[in-house]
Amino acid sequence: MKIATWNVNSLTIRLPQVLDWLAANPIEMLCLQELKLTDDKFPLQALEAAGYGHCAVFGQKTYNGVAILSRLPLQAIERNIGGFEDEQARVVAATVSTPQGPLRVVNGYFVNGQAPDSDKFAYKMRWLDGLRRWLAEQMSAHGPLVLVGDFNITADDRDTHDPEGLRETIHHTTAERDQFKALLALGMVDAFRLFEQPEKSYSWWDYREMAFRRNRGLRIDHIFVSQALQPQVTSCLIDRAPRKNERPSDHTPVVLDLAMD
DNA sequence: ATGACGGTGTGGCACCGA
Repeated sequence: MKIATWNVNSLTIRLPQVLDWLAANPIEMLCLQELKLTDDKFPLQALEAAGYGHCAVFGQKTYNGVAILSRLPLQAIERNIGGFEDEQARVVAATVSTPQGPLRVVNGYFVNGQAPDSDKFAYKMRWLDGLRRWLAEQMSAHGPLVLVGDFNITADDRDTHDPEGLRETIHHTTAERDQFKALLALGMVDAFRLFEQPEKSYSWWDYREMAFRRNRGLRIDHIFVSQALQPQVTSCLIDRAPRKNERPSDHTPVVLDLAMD
């Protein structure tokens, strides 16, 4: 079973690229962030025609918005973090049936945080606290779980093109990295780091200053899996190809392969 | 130091992202 995460930075603009990518990569589930559209504008027909007739959508106007696109039926869909009041559409979760039992998938567009001394950073920390408390409940209620999304956090110096110059700036602060570790401490592993990966592997590059061509990027899109699932993880790869498209998203997909048969 | 690029909105630029 393949599950991917991709921040598309407007599904309206990126739909043709999403359809092209799914045609080339006919995975079971694709988790999207930054839809930047309301639910009534979600392109369900086109995705159904592509084989993704089961969609859990949580959009909003202008900003944020997340969705799980699936070939398999989705159950127990939840929107946002239970018990955490939030006006922004940032989380959608659903369960799929596998031959080995139910699999819970949580898709998040984590708060950016702007700058470490800002109100938005304080919101990021509150949001992460809420996410962690709720995920603990999700894991005990649903069993094996995959957490994917745009975390807006680099885990360590390997995840950034400039570890010295960007030290303690947004996406690189100790506070954010402690939150990253606290999520793992719930009983999950960073699937990407289960494998030897190319040096300077990133999932996001700024649109400006030819950052992609110069590979000045960050790895901020992640896939965590419950420890119980670790033996079934057969690969976890970043697919840089869509970043080379015309009018690309600034993020590129990360793909998990789980042996679930 | 700043802005650089790209998306959205009801716009003639501001706001936001990372």
